[in-house]
Amino acid sequence: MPRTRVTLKDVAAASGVSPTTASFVLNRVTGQTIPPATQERVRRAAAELGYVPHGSARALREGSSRLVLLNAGQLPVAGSLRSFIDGLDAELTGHGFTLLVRHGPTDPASLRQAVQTADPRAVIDLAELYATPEPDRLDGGWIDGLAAHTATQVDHLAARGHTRIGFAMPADPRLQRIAGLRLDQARAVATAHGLRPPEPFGLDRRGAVTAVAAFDDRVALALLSAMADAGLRAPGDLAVIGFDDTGYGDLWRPALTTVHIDAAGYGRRAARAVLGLPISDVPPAPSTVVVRATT
Amino acid sequence: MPRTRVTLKDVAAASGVSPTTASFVLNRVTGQTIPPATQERVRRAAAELGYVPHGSARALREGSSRLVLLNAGQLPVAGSLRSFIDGLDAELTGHGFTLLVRHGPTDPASLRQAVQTADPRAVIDLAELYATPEPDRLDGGWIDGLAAHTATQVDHLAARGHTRIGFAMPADPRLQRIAGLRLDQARAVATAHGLRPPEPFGLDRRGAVTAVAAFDDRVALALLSAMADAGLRAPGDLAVIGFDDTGYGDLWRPALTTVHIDAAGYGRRAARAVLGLPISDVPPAPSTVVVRATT
DNA sequence: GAGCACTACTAAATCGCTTTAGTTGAGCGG
DNA sequence: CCGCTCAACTAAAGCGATTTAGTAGTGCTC
Repeated sequence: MPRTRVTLKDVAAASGVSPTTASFVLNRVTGQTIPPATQERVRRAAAELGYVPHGSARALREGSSRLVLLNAGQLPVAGSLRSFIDGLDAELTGHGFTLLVRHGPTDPASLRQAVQTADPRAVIDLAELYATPEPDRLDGGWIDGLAAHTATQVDHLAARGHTRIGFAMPADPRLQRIAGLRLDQARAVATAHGLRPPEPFGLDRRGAVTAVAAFDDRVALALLSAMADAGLRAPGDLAVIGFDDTGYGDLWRPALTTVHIDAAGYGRRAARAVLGLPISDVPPAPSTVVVRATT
Repeated sequence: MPRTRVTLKDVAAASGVSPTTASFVLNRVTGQTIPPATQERVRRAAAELGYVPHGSARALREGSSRLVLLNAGQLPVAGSLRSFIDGLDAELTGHGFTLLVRHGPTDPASLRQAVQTADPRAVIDLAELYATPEPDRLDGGWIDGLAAHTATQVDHLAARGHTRIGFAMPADPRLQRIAGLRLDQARAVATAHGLRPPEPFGLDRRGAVTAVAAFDDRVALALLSAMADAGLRAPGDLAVIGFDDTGYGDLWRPALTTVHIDAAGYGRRAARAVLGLPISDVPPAPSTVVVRATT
């Protein structure tokens, strides 16, 4: 089978109009007067032939494709990144765009190659954002929102009566920048509560604090297992709260208390920002504490 | 800033040749005699102007782009999928192609839209593959390889002296097909060992078996926590082995024994299959048991 | 019955690249 | 010095869409 492409020209020929008219009909171009009968004919032909516009041709003509590229680097797709992606995808799809994600090396040359061959309308660079967090990027307020979620985390500990709080940092060097940001946020929140600002926590420094806020669930879980090895148990010996509910926390015993972030709203906002639409229509959902057994 | 695109024409003009020649040089077209001096001039100009070929234009002309699309549906990117993607990406990059991943709804219409706007050279549909596993798809032998990895898992239990083995299934309905395949494979392996074929395991059916092979680490961890709630401990009361080392298993106590699958080889093979290259050059790595504390 | 507005269309340019089918001129054997 | 080959290039077509700048034709007014 030659498996040949159905083009606009084919649709035009089949419905007895010019490609111009067919294009007008299929794209619902305003300011054109085309009688319903003709429109119907064109649409029918397109459906019957199974016409789908050729993305590359359209992209070439329009100057850029209807793709949006999310650079995720090595980040695992789970927890809030999953919902971020889902929100992004849903909103983009609703506007005729398509989300594609690049997982791979984080060097700039490699990203450039991806951008050059996919020719996307926009690029949301999460990997870069995590490496050097800055506000005002195309992330729908995701990085900015982190402050509120960190507050959710620390507030919970404070409400439980803890006054000396530590912050457990990740080991991965690529996460140091964003972890530093989170630590600063935790400090600001603690200070606002009149508490001593948290220090990076190590099990050896136990005794200095009664509770630990972790960078994420993975770090919290690692802490929990180190505690178990040392014969310590949460929350009696040390309260522990995770961050970014990955779905693994409730498999542990004691089950991990964590902060659930509904990032779908941020994803939608990022999509709207990218498309130049007003962002205020979609308020991001507040984060919530999933109270389990470790606090 | 007008941020205007640098085209081949610009490069040609800057180096005093026609676009044709510039194209020949930059694409290393064979059968053309172009003196080194000219080649040098063109390449220099391209570098200086920061020329990158326009992916859409090239795709339009060549009939398809240099993209390969991996449809991952809702699958979490962790464990072997992570290494599968890394291998795929590395091999494709080496041949001038780019891997992009679609995470999103699994309905066919949605995938079709992505394919139509990205116009990829090939599509590797992992979501479909998991829903209806079949050999001979563009997965580099990934689904076929599962049999060997399942054998690794069951062999370990048999070598430990277990003769009555259960198989823990996932709850997610989307995983039933692939889980059924895994169960069948486990049965074949057990039978080959002269053991009774495993049945789907539930904690209520404890006593019937002394060991459980889990569909994946997540299922294994869920089992471990259910056991802990019931006052049971692995491996004493029941031995448990996971599958597809997610990196969470060693945070549990007792730490989860699991099967580590180096899927990078499968990724590379999938890439080569897609590009029409011989697949035999890259043998997939055998899976290994990560022996921890639950067996 | 000229002028105008409006409907219902269409021809052709254009996006940036690759590639086929050349052209021009030098070198050389006879 | 004719004819040939070969090096060193280039003109132009064409991929499939969108969009600008039209063109016929009809109906209506003044």
